[in-house]
Amino acid sequence: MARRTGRRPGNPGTREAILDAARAAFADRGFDAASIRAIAAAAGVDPALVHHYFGSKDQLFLAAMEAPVDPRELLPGVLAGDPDAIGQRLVRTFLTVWDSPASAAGVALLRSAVSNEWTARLLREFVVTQVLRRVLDHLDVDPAELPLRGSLVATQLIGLAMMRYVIRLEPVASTAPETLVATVGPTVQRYLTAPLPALRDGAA
Amino acid sequence: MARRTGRRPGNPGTREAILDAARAAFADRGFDAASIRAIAAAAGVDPALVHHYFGSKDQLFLAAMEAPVDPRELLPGVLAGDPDAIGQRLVRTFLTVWDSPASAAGVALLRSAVSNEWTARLLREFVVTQVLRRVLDHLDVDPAELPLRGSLVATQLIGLAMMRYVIRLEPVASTAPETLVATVGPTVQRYLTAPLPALRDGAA
DNA sequence: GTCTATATGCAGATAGAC
DNA sequence: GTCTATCTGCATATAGAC
Repeated sequence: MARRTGRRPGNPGTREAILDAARAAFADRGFDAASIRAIAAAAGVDPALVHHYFGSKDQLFLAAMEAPVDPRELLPGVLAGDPDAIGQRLVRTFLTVWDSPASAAGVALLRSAVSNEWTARLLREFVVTQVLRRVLDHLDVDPAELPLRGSLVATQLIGLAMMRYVIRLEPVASTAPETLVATVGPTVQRYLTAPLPALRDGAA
Repeated sequence: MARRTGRRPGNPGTREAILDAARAAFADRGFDAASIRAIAAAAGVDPALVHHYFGSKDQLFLAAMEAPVDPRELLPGVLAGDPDAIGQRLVRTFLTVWDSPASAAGVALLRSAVSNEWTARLLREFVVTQVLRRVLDHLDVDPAELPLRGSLVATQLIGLAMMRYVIRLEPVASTAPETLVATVGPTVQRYLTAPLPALRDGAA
């Protein structure tokens, strides 16, 4: 009575199978376009089961986004060491995470945030409060400049993620990580710490 | 018998009204989520009329994207002048276009490209063949480096557009254009012309 | 726990009356 | 040119049988 990979007779990994399929579907099509029916089909379960386990599509999305990566574990490695190379270490860590299987959650969040306001809020809050604020707090620059510096870093890193993992523009989609560390690392470093004279009008 | 703004009794600007409503809807919700029915309602016409004029949703999107801005008119101003300030002029021109009403088409294309493969192709082709290639052809750098240089510029500019016009992350969403010219201009300049030693493995 | 059946709604597209 | 009516399909969600 050997059981195959796709199907689940009992209840063993059903929940996990649904979550995996959901992450893949959300990453592939974004929140709105990913359907519970397709997720259920990919997981080899009935669509009604998805509702049974997670209640609604929103809650399924939240569950699928949870615990892919905790910035609090990664950021100490970024912040420690030569302060003039924080940008390169940040880009290297960023690419390591996004080049791993954990990237599905990131791509899903990014894809969804573009067409869906409440997922956009999730993205903003993650980027700002979980990542940027923690990095910026360790810098020795004028606090009034921090919001703009953080925004600029976000434009470069999210742009990199968009082009490399979502739009898949070549050659940046296939470029070796260290090449990107060497090229966009200095950009991030400049946004974080370089003097920004024409700054004061920048606040919202 | 004065006619109000919203409604159209005869056939005068019906087509244009539909196109305006379509641009706004596609910019607001992206290709997939924008519905012909909602576009028709916004334009004050019957949904069947939209099909009558444009045939299909795809063709409507193409018509709405057409002729917002022609890079061939703008790029000479970017390329002329000090070669060390091409990055700043490119960013300035970029922001001028995106801060104008013409940005609706850009936002629509960007929003749509994220969830929809054929609009992503449109975006890639526009960025690469209409903009980047024309800029890169005027640079005096190793031709083998051009694809990666172009990709890097795209990550920064598209990231900027995403954060400023789509995700609307503050403060970059409200920052004065000249502040951004002064801060991200040098980044673009570096990607275009600075020596990139660790480059050769970058080709797809 | 799992699945069938269904309620409800909105999508794109088309035929044909006026 | 414009609109009514309808076809077809897929979505989320729920009730309830087994």
